[in-house]
Amino acid sequence: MQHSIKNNFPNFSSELVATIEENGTEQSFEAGTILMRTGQYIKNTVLILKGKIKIYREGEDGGEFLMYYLQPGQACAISMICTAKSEKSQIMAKVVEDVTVMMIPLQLMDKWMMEHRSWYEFVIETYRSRFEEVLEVVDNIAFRSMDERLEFYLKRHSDACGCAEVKLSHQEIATELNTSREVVSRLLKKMEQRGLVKLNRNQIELLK
Amino acid sequence: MQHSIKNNFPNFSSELVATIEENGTEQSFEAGTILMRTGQYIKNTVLILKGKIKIYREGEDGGEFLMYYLQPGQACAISMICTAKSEKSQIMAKVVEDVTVMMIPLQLMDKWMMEHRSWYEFVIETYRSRFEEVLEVVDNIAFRSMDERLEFYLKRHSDACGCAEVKLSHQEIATELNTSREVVSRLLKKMEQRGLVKLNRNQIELLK
DNA sequence: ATTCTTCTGTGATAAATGTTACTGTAGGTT
DNA sequence: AACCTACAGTAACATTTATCACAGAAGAAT
Repeated sequence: MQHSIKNNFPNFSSELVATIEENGTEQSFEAGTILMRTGQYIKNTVLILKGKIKIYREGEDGGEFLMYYLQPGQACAISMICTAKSEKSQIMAKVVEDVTVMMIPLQLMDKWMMEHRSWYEFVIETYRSRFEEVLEVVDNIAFRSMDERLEFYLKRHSDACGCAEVKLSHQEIATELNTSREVVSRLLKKMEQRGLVKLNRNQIELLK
Repeated sequence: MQHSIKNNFPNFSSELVATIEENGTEQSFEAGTILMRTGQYIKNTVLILKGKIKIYREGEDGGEFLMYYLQPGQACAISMICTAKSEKSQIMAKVVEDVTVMMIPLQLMDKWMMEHRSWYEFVIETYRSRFEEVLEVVDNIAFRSMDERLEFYLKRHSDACGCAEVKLSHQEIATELNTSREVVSRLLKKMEQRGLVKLNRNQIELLK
């Protein structure tokens, strides 16, 4: 019940919730699963009920440039956007914490736009917030240097999990920022000297 | 007539065209006009009938980081996205070639989604294509070095205007790529030596 | 305890980009 | 012609980021 549609999407009307439960397919995936690849055609919209999915852009060299995370109560904007033409995905989606999702066939997603006001509003709000998030990413890489980007990255993480400890290795961070591990280590060390963080193995504690 | 809704938006149904002409306000703006600022509230959706609008992200130092251009037959996705909550704009919009636009109050834009299939499809397609464009921008700054970005930038420009000559000063290019003029000059010189371009005052000719 | 693997720290060096400072040139203005 | 201004070229240097090379530390596996 904790991972129901009703709980995670409180703005959905009760008819919409019923329709989703009737037509959607609940599925679970383990951490590490790639749900979507660049160039793949999209057949479903995904509503997240449990877990965490990472949306990123893949570089030629295997970089996994982080765009944003999807968490319970959210949906994949890309899959929604690609609706009409069942276009190719331009991004990668990877499960980072075991997830349970509700899969919705694209035709329905489109159909409901006309039938359910709360669905329409949810979709528009999803577009808006994701677009904004991507704009913020652009801001960061266009105008900020690596040390600022790293600080921002850590803050985002701790905000998302609601705790001050970010459990990631330097290598993972480097991959998501498309830089090298050494650079991350060095910058973190400087941050530690400035009293901003406390470093442990596989864990960074934000101090303010 | 050349700059009518009908001509520029051929997919709109005739009822929709009529509704737009009845409810929208046609307005013209000179090159240089700022149509939208970061932090400003949005009250209208804009359909472009003539001219060119630049959508960019402004840096603290006055950088004008180019996101994309809007041309006849297109609409501002940001304004559409901010509909529901009449949210603040996250970007800047500046007229670069005298434009004529059709202004549509946001309530109507929202209302028509339900009433006109061709409007709905247009809006969704606008979201999709702009999102993609921004993702491509991210790709470029995240994974490519300045020389590649410059080449890409020039190609985009010549594609957009349909001609091989890009009429911009090095300074303007530098501003849009958020780098310095000297860097642009250097890289362009190298490109000229590689036989990719021919440089003239205020004009760069692409050779292939 | 010993071995292995992964993670972290750090110096040395290279490459890319940004900054400063100056020169020359084309075109417009007086 | 003389002057002005915007634009373009380039050298020298600073800074940032990337890469290479290696060493030590933490934890897991045997």
